[in-house]
Amino acid sequence: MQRSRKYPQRTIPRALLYIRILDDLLKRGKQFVSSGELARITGVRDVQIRKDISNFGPVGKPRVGYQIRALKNLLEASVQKKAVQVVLFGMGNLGKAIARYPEFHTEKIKIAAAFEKDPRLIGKDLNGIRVYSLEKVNSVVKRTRALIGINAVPKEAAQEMADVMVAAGLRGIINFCPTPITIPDHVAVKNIDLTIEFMTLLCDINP
Amino acid sequence: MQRSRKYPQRTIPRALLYIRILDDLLKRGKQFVSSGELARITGVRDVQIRKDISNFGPVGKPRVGYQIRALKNLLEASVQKKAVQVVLFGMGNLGKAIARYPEFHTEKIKIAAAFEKDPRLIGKDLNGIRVYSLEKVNSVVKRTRALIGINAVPKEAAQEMADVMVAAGLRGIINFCPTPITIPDHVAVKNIDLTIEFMTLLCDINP
DNA sequence: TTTAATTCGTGAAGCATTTAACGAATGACA
DNA sequence: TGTCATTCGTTAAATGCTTCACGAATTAAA
Repeated sequence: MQRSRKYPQRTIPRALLYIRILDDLLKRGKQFVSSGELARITGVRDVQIRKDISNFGPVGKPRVGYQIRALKNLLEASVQKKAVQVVLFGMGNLGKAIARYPEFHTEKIKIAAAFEKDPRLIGKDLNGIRVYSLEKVNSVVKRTRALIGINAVPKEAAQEMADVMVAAGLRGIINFCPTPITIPDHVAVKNIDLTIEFMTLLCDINP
Repeated sequence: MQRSRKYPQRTIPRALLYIRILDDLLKRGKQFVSSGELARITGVRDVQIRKDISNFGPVGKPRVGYQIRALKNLLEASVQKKAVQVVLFGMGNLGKAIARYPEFHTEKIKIAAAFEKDPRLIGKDLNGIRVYSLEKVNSVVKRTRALIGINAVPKEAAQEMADVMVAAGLRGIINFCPTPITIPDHVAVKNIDLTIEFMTLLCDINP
């Protein structure tokens, strides 16, 4: 999926990180923060932070830093889209853990439903998430207006599920299966491949 | 953590992906594969694949492609380090799912032990992984020669656990907590931040 | 009021990665 | 055997990202 980009690709996840930190600082009653302070917290260089922020608009004050509330609003407006409904495919160990993950039950991200082959799980409720049979995908996706699917099925079924998701009209897939999936260009994928993350980290350690 | 790099940073995860695909093709009895074919499977451009592979040595044959076994051996020798022992911190939902994840019980990656605060879990065995109290970290890490720790505790305890891991001599941390952790320079971190992955995907969809 | 110190914002320079362009090698086939 | 199509490998160009360098704005304090 090619995106017509407004901002450099890599500033987006950083901006999302900044938002989270700013939120935290706000909750602790802080009003202003400098790029240097953010750098200490996030591990991102201060210049990088200033450059990132400058993509979104001038909001800092020399000698004072950024007003936290204003900066947070600016970043959210630029990068944090409105609430998104998500559907989960696969209710094995990983699926269950995802279903219980508190960050996926917020106002911004909400798991609206789950799908599973195993008939023993169908009809159950896990953490408020109803489990449906795969025949219901189209209707449930339509009803919930879900945009994103999480692929948490065993890797043998990865491509099959991806095809189902595409057919149901989902626009993005988070793929936890350690297998590349092929999908049409108008659907975005993000692969989260834990084995590869592991081995990459190992390469960093053991040069 | 600064690495003295042998290969471009981004070719490493791709090489790990190629290894997996090659393995799969081998199992299906294939002997040769071209960069074009790998491109179709992985979604990486064929030129990129040839360039990546050329980092490791000349191994392809014009008009034929790569001998799968030879290529796999070459990549593994370059990028796939020997087996690594891992320890898991936190046996909540996420920790349990990780403990049960089959890819973490292979010859290459093995979860050697887990640590948990909740006394009700201590002493239990989950999928062959023994759960210890936090006091045992140093001795267990030493005994198992673990190099990497997985941080799967609630985010409030993230920094505390990271400190424990560093003190125990671990050299790398996979951090699932949605919180930046600060650690000394000689320890490598990889953050896996599902919320940020989600919102980033959403930005890709909704440009 | 002036000076000094701090911090933002930005154009330019520096790196890293990807893509393009193309020669060279190889095997298939007439 | 010679020709042709295919595929690798590599140098060069293009792109994208990060870091540097520095001016401008602002506050604190002399």
